[in-house]
Amino acid sequence: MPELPEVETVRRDLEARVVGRTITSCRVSPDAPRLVQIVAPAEFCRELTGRRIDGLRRRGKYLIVDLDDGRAWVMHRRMSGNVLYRRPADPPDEYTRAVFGLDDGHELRWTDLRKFGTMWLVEDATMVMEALGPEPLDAAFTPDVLRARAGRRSAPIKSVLLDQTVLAGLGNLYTDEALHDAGIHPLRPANRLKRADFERLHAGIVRALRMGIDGRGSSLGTTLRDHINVDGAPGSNQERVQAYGREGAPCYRCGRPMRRIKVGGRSSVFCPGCQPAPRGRRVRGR
DNA sequence: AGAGTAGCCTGTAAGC
DNA sequence: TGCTTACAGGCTACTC
Repeated sequence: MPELPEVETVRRDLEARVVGRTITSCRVSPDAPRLVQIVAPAEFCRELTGRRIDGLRRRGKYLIVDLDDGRAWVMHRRMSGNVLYRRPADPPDEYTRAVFGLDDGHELRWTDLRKFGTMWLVEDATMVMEALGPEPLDAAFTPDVLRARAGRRSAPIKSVLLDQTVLAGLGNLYTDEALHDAGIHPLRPANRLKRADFERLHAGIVRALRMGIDGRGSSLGTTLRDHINVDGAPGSNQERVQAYGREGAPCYRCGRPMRRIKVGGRSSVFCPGCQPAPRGRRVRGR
């Protein structure tokens, strides 16, 4: 699923291709009624057409296209949204929900099997992402910052890491990777973690995200790829994932079989050897 | 206020 | 074989 590394990979690829280009056409499929937020697709397209792309940014899992009139075209891929850089004559892409023509003869295709993806055209990108927590790859994100933002919550650390207002950009895959790297059980209440735990967790988060970007994202599924890059090719990070999706397989560190549990309704894979279960709170009576 | 969960959506895989 | 059900998950809206 698209998380920070998958969005960042697409941002970098797009930056190299579309900065300076002008949007010459816009079409949103009627079978994607929730794609465009706030205004009707017709108005969205009218406002977007003719704008030049000045830059590409990312904030958490949001992709931000800065336009020449100062406004921002913001996209969120959610579960299955992808942005493809194609030519009109290229073979059609399945689940294409919107197409944006460019003045270099290419077009951007928005594909989205599950139709959870959303986009906005706003005066200021921060309008749609006010509550987001810090960027995990910024120098300002330190173990102390993580501890200050997460350390008072009683919910399982896994759930807290998925809360985008605590930290921006982690999803189910990289959360499992970070917790495994840090040797922390997903069910441990965040407010029971020690300072040393937050230091290892911080390192695990940064390491997992950097590796994901280095591998051009994680593409899971065989026939159905949830993440593909702008050229339609999958990433390779799925090949070196340590925890996510490895239920029953041996832990790369200690060899014990990985286990899967539900945490906050989300599937979570961990190693019972490397990630010790939280010591049960009071054992009822003596 | 924080924690927990249903619902959005579709294709795949498991179960009967 | 063919149908039904569960599952995947980012995020919002909702309840407790």
